[in-house]
Amino acid sequence: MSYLAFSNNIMNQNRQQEIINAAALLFQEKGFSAVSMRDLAAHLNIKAASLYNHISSKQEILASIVLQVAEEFTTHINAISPDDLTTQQKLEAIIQNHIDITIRLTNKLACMNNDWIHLENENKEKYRHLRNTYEDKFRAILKEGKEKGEVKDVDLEIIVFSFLTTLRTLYLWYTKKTSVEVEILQRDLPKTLLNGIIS
Amino acid sequence: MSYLAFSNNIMNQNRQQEIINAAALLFQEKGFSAVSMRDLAAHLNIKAASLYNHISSKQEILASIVLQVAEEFTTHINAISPDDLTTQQKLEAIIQNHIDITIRLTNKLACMNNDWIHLENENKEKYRHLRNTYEDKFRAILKEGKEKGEVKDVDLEIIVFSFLTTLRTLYLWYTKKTSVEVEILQRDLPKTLLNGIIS
DNA sequence: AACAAGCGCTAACAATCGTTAGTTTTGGCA
DNA sequence: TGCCAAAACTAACGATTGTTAGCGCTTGTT
Repeated sequence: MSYLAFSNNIMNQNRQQEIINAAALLFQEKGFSAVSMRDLAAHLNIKAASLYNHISSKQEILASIVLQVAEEFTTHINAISPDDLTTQQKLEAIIQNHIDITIRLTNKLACMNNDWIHLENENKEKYRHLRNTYEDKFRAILKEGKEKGEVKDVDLEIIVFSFLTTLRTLYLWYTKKTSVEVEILQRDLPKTLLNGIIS
Repeated sequence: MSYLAFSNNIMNQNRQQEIINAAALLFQEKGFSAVSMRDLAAHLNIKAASLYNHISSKQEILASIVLQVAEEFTTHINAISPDDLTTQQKLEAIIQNHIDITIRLTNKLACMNNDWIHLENENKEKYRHLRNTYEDKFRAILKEGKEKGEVKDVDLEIIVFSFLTTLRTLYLWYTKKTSVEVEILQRDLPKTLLNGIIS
């Protein structure tokens, strides 16, 4: 019985993840509000009502997508230890993590960026908190870099904005590219962001 | 009679622009699909049906917003003459234009970025064409800069992506800031994008 | 005073929305 | 084979969607 329950649970989780993955794809294409539960069900070859055997609401699907990605980002940046890396190395690790997540969770990342605004109540609050935590950590790394003289004397908020904007929307670029070109991205994106483009 | 028609036309155009401006604000906040005609009407203190004395459809409102901004960008970049400026000067002019449009047309710019996907048929095609024209011109400027040795040997598409992504989403940053800080943006954003941040 | 146009209104339409209730099908284990 | 639960189905709900038809008030011109 416990084995059965376990097995069923796994099945249910798999189906649930299929639904969430299909939703992420559709949300990326048309945006959360423009995707109906009937759209989503049709892409899974079932009827809308059947979705509710696996998920409890449309809002829950969105929250699960957005919060998963946001948590991955926060977890990664919190794992960067304070002392044993130069600022440049820390920033390179952050860039690399954005590239990784972009490749691994393309649809969900796009969905997080575009549709977090449609989260409700505690879900929205949770997302905002995760994002603020991430930005604060990023800011702290840059601030320390400036104090050590490793980062130029340019307005901190402008660096934060321009870095994070570029990194967060990498998925727009990635969907057009083949895997070969990912290597070019890994090589030249850090250069571009860290050292600029003017000879 | 012709004077009357002219006068009425002006009135109608003003009201139409009020509707479009209110729509741009709401579309920025909640996204095109999540804003109903009743929402929009309520913010203008009229009923939804009354909107149709001034506009012909929700789609027309979106198209008018998106295409206006896209045309402003294309017009500006096409006005940059090919020979009398260095690559750096051309890029600085482009950055400045993005800052200007961000300040002048904040809501409409946000709407263009987020909601162009909901354009239909010829409107979507028109937008895509304007955007491609803009990107091609931008690419050409960078290509010439690389050939002249004014731009570093970094993958062209990565520069295009990282520049345009940052510039297009300036409105996210601008909405938080006061006008005093715009001067800092004008001073430090070109530095950041062109010369990087590592000392 | 009569007219016309602009611009608001109410009422209604067909379609679609997220979701629930209740029923049938399916597939694996006793 | 018979059982049971997972997961599909049909039908329907109340709300909301974009939009149209038609009416009436206001305002300025003839």
